[in-house]
Amino acid sequence: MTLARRTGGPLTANDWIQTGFELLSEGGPNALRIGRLCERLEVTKGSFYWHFTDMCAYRAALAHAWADLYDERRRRLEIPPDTKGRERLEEMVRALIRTDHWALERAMRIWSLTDDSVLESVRRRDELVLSEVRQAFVDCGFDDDEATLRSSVLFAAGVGLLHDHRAAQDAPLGARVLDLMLRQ
Amino acid sequence: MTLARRTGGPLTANDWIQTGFELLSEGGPNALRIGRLCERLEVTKGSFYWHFTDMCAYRAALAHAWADLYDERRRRLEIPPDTKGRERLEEMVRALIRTDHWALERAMRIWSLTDDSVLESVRRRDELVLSEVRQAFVDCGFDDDEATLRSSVLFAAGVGLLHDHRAAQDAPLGARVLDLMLRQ
DNA sequence: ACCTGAACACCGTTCAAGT
DNA sequence: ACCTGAACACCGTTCAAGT
Repeated sequence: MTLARRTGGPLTANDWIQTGFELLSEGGPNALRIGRLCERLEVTKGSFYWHFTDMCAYRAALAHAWADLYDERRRRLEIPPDTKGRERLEEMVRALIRTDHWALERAMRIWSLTDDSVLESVRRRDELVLSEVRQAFVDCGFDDDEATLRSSVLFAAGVGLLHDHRAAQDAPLGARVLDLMLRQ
Repeated sequence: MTLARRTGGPLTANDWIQTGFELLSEGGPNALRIGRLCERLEVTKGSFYWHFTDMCAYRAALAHAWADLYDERRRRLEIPPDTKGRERLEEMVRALIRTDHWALERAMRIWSLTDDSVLESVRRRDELVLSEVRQAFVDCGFDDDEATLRSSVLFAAGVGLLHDHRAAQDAPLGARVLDLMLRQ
């Protein structure tokens, strides 16, 4: 899953995916139109239908690529695996707030609310993240039941705040929310 | 803002609004199409454009009517004004979870994420609710700063959980979340 | 005042034909 | 293998014409 752009020559499915991410980040789910993709890639609509059977299949491919992108990013430059407990949670909150991820994250999440094939990918990833958050609470000394509750609330609050333009990029608020959730 | 359906005769703007709420509740924002409205009301598209200048104006009318609907419902059958503090918060959480409100609430909120004129109505209402929630925390004995933080987290968690089909109708979870947010 | 019916632009989709 | 170009259905929008 590279971010390289094409330089003339025939298109690959990945070119369509990357351009889809651009449109989603810039204008949200409603900006993802076949016509606009074709404009950017300088081909006609028939090309799209050679690479993908229809919009539905393209959506599924985008959702899948997005999950891969997330995994790769996570492996490459994010939280070292030996970071535990509170420090790990702090890193996760910071990662969520980072500007370059935020627009695509938000677009995919909004999109998942009206598209079941996207929802599936988002949900699968959410379950992984949620279990990680839960484990971090356990590492902080909370029992299983309490860790489940607190991780659910922290995660839900994160999703809720992500949708609010004003609060979503507010790092001090993020720190205070986490602080509240960690009080004994 | 009545819920009465039309019985033959000419349509009113309110007929279009009520039918719009039906479509939104049943199928979310993408189900709100002029063609489907016309099918249900047994008229042609021209009728729509006599009552509303365009889809954008209709959206704004729907958003406004929804805010009115919320206020009216609240006055009629919801939380008595002398209910304070914890009990008031419990009632608010219960009200959010109630099934008949949930579908429309969810659809409007999803819609607001991709439509600015809907966002404006949702946001105005959210600010009222949030300040109420905040006041309830103050009534529970939290200082101003702490009440602001806790009300923000509770509200954001509510929004986050609303989007999750599995968690949104889970009353025991709602009670436990509130309980966590009220701990000293 | 309230609505019909026909027209147009836009977008997703198909497909035969090109290289 | 990869793409063009023309066609069609669907939907938002306009508007002259009807009652």
